[in-house]
Amino acid sequence: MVRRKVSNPLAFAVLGSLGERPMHPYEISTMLKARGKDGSIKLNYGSLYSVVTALEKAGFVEAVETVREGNRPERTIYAITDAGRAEFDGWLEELLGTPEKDFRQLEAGLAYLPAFAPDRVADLLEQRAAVLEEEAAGLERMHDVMRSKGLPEIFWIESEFRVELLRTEIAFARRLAERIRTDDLEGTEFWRRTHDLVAELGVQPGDLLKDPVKYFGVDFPWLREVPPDAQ
Amino acid sequence: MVRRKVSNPLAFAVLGSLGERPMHPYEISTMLKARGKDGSIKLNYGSLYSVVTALEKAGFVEAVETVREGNRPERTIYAITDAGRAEFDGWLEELLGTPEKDFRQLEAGLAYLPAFAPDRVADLLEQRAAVLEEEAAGLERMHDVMRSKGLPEIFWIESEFRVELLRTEIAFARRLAERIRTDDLEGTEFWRRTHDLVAELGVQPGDLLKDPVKYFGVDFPWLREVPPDAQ
DNA sequence: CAGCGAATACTCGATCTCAAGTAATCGAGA
DNA sequence: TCTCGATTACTTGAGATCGAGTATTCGCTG
Repeated sequence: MVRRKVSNPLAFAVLGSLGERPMHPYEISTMLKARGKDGSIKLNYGSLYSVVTALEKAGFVEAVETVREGNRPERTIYAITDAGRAEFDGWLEELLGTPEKDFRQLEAGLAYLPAFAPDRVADLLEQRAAVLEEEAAGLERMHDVMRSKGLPEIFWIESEFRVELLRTEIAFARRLAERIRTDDLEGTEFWRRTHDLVAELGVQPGDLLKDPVKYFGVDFPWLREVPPDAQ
Repeated sequence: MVRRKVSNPLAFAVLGSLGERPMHPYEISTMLKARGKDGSIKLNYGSLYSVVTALEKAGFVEAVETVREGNRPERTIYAITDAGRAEFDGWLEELLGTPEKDFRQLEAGLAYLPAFAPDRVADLLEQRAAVLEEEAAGLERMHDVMRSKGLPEIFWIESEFRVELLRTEIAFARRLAERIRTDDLEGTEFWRRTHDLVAELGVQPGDLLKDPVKYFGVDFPWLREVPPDAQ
């Protein structure tokens, strides 16, 4: 909504971390990892330092001290400012209350399904589901460990959310693969036939649509709704 | 997996579009919009032109013609190359079969829940759910229209997936809000008490954790598992 | 106590991204 | 036929992003 001066989500995590106490950038990164927040917010060292610099320029954080231990590189310790606290507040409010579109990898793939033959798609979807299953199981094992240590659930709630999304994606992928294999998904027969014809006759996919009656024996009324050169 | 020369998902859509027939960039963008693919793949004109140029440099597409109609700017028509077709194939295979981590907005927010008072969080989550509900309903109305026109479901399958993710997120947000309000979520009482104490006494949140027995009357064994300055 | 892999703490620069701008044409109404 | 907003088609530059590199120190093993 609001145009942020520093929009990388990592900047949000930096503000959140410095809200606890002043730290140097590398310390922020280790803390995020120790708390597993790097599973929810993408952490990249290159971004970290440029984001901290951008936050400083915007007046959201300020350098309070630079220390040097032995021959190690200098560490600059940053603290959050009042403006930074306000920025974090507004940002968290937006993250929680105002959904903004995020694009997922699988959606892009699904948008171009017909480019592969149906059975190949079904195989790939099942492969995906299997990998995601592993990931979900791993996260749940981690939750069990946390629970057994007496940690309250609120500390890993974002991870619970991720598991629910993973389970949704797994179920969707498996169900879609099954529907493709059984020709239950509308359009699959036509799709399958297209790929068979292309393989057998060496025709171009586009040509098949130009004369559906010739190649499929039926007319597709929706072809006139969404022509291949859809304007 | 494979390091792509042009990694923007829009480049995938460009390759997919040019796989049908040669087009000029703007035509690609109108086709993507007409087919609703811009709901699954982020479309931005600035990115579009730079992506096409990058694809050309990588040898995945080539300019086949530049036409000028009247005094309009020239339109350069591009076609996909064999290398481009191979790239698209590999990319689609990866998109479908190999899940890669994508970070969602809500996860980032959930990771910093304790920064707001419980009731404020619950309000915001319900607000989010209401907005998402609208979006899901809108998509489903669109699906009904498509169905009524006789279009096969495979043409909007990516949108069905989006609806399922939205429904998962809505359910999660509503359930979490409810659990927070009823203190059903572990850690909420402690969380609520922290915010009350900060408001009443003006204490710093960090100080409360240093002497839990004083402020909360009980000790938190997990404090020693994940100290505030977690290494 | 020498060697070596892991951890610490950054830096660099090539891409990538994107809002905003430009400039022509079309089409509907007045 | 004049006007004015919408559409077409693209450009620009400022800033964001990220993988890969670097140099030091720590800690373990043999």
